[in-house]
Amino acid sequence: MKLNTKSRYAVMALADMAVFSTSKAVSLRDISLRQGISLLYLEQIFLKLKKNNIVKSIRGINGGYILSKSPKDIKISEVLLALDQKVKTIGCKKDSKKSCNGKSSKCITHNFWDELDLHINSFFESKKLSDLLKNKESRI
Amino acid sequence: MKLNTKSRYAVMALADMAVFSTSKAVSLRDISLRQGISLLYLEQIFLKLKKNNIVKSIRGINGGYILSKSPKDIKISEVLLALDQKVKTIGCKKDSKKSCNGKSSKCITHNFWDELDLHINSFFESKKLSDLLKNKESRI
DNA sequence: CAAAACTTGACTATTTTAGTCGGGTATATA
DNA sequence: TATATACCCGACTAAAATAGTCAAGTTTTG
Repeated sequence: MKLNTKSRYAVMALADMAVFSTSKAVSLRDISLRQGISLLYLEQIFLKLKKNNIVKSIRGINGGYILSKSPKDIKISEVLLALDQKVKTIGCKKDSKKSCNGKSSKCITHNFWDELDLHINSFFESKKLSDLLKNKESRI
Repeated sequence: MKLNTKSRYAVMALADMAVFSTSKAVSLRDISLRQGISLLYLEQIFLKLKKNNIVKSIRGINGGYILSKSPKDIKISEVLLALDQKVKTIGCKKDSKKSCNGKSSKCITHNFWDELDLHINSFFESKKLSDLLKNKESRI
């Protein structure tokens, strides 16, 4: 059970911005160097973050990105959603006829997987970008 | 973020056994038909369940599998472990030198991912096979 | 002995992932 | 106003993981 790198890098990059950006834009080049993430890959990621209004871009020389909101108002669940990273631990859809291995009735374990998804989503829903920055002595 | 089908089928199959098996062995053929899972695939899965002492096999005609323990003593975490399905949401290892994108220092978000893994694992740890069977009116 | 059912390792097609590539466009500053 | 810097965006691809299948057994009961 893994998270893809796009989602992970997105969170890393945003955390980086929250730490290093004061008021001026942060260039992807800087993030790339600090976090060891490919610049070209970051571009792909930030395109989605921008579309979902998590960051704003400033073009031209001295340009870069800034956070659209305060870190304490950015939920991790938002970020994952922007990256199309859905938590859907199993395939069969709740409301589809064609589900649960082709049977119309819910498979015996169906509710369990729904519960699992809920459990994970609630975690992402509860965490804000600002929570990641209290790095030392992280209070759980 | 997905669970692989092997883990899912394993849980489904065990739940099936818990429901349909009284005392006699359940053949994979029966599980295959009831749950719509390929017989050949089930064989692969049960090999691992057997190695990890979650089920016992009975060979020969009228053979099959029985649960090694009572459903209320089988934790879902055990089942996933048997299938090598580790919850490791990101790649970088806690104690490795080569981690967090090649930097020796922990990446800024490292603690967060650890927390996430813990959160998911505790769910699997807390759930028993028997919990899946109280299907209607599932109490969370 | 024959059939049912478990045993095991190897193989493979498909899908997903994790990026790269190429060719843009906008803008601040010299 | 030239140009370097940095964002913009779709298309492409190599490698890995997934989801199985296949072949060739062994064991046990009727």
